[in-house]
Amino acid sequence: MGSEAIDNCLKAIYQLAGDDERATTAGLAEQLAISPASVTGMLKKLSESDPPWIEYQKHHGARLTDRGRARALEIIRHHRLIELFLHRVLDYSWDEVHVEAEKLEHAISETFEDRIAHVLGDPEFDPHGHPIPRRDGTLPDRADSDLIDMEPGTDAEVSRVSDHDPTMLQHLSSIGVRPGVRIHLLERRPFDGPLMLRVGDDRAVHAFGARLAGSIRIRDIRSTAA
Amino acid sequence: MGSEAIDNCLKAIYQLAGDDERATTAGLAEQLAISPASVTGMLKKLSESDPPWIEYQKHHGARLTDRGRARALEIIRHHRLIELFLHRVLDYSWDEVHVEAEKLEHAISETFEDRIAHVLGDPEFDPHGHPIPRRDGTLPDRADSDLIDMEPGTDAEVSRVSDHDPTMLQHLSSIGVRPGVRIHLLERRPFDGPLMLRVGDDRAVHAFGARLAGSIRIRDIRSTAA
DNA sequence: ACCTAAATTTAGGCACGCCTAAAAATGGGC
DNA sequence: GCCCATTTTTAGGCGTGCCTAAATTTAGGT
Ligand SMILES: [Mn+2]
Ligand SMILES: [Mn+2]
Ligand SMILES: [Mn+2]
Ligand SMILES: [Mn+2]
Repeated sequence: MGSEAIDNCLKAIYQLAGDDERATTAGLAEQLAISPASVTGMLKKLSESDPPWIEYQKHHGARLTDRGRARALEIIRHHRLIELFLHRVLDYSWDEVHVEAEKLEHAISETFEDRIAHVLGDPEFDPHGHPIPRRDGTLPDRADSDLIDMEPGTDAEVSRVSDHDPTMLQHLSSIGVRPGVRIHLLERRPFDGPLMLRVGDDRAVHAFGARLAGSIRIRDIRSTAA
Repeated sequence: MGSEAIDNCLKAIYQLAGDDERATTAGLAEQLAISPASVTGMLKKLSESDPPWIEYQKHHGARLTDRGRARALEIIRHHRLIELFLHRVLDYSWDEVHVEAEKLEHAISETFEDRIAHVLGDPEFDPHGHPIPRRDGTLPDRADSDLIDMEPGTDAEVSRVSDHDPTMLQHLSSIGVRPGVRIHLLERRPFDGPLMLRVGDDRAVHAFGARLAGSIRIRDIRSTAA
């Protein structure tokens, strides 16, 4: 049914537009690192498939059908389960898992998916804090917000970090930032300056510029029971 | 460098012709389940690659170059490590591992290969008793011979079984045949009749026809220290 | 409403990996 | 040494997934 190119396209639409928004040709071209012309060809094919993966109107982008969304979530489930498996079972570091998962997500069977899910205890989040879609297509939800919008003087817990830049992951790891870790925002420096914050129990203060802060999401601290 | 089609072709040449014999177009077509014409095209490409994967003379088949053999062994190493990993870590049964490994062998990185080899303790044989090539391209060797040639009245140990037919593997499993198990050949029935033998400590006598017996290799019993 | 820049689609092309049908080479039997 | 069955190659074609260049559509600014 679905080739690797098709799966990647559906996943990209989901990541750019979510459940019911439309993804643009240009956005997909950027995400997939292929030309806009190639995207147009792919979108036409996906919408003319029977049954269709997407709903597509020329010049107005693509939206996933139920089938398309189910397939996208299936691939994302593979990706995130594999990431966690590589990290926990095969001792991959945080920044190595994404690239390997990007290939393996298309190669594993449903059996493999089930077995690693079982070995991992049916996990809900991957090593970067991203929710792992369940087999039925629902997503574990965790209310979180952008670090950028955090109130100075407050505490929060790291919810998730972007997994696309290995060097950024290495840096975050080196200063102790990972999902579940508590942070305290001291202040936001003026004119879109860096966020000054403390990580965990570390006394050091770190300056987070826009790029770095923009790749982190946080959630309110839960019962800060000492 | 190597696509999946190329890797499969090199592996097939190795399996049909070994290190230094030539594989025929027809043999490869059968093994790869593609047309002879497609094989010819592939062989031409492999021999004209720079550096070449094979040595090829029209109408006289293909022989692996050093590079081609190294690549074939690399893929076979992936395959057999993955089979053992699926069996040991993910609880796959004996007959399920081959199909999954056939896909994954092309998708994993060198890192993945190293990590599963390490988790498994640098194993030398896969679940079917096939030798796992080492990273340097050498093969663990275990002198074995065909069950067909076994002397009636003697004992031996199962060395390896063919892994291509899942139903045969299920059957062998059900009667207790797996690498390392001791067998005793009672007699060979006349006119190419079945081999009558006992498996392990089981009192039952099993009849092995030509198909079944031909898929099993054995080795002399090692120190039968009670 | 129109004009134009940006986004998108169309047109044409290429490599890969496969196919079938037709042509050609091989080699064993005589 | 020739013939013919078998094997192999050549010729031509197809779908996928990508490309570039040219045409077209859209939408924002006035
Ligand atoms: Mn799945
Ligand atoms: Mn992730
Ligand atoms: Mn390898
Ligand atoms: Mn095997």
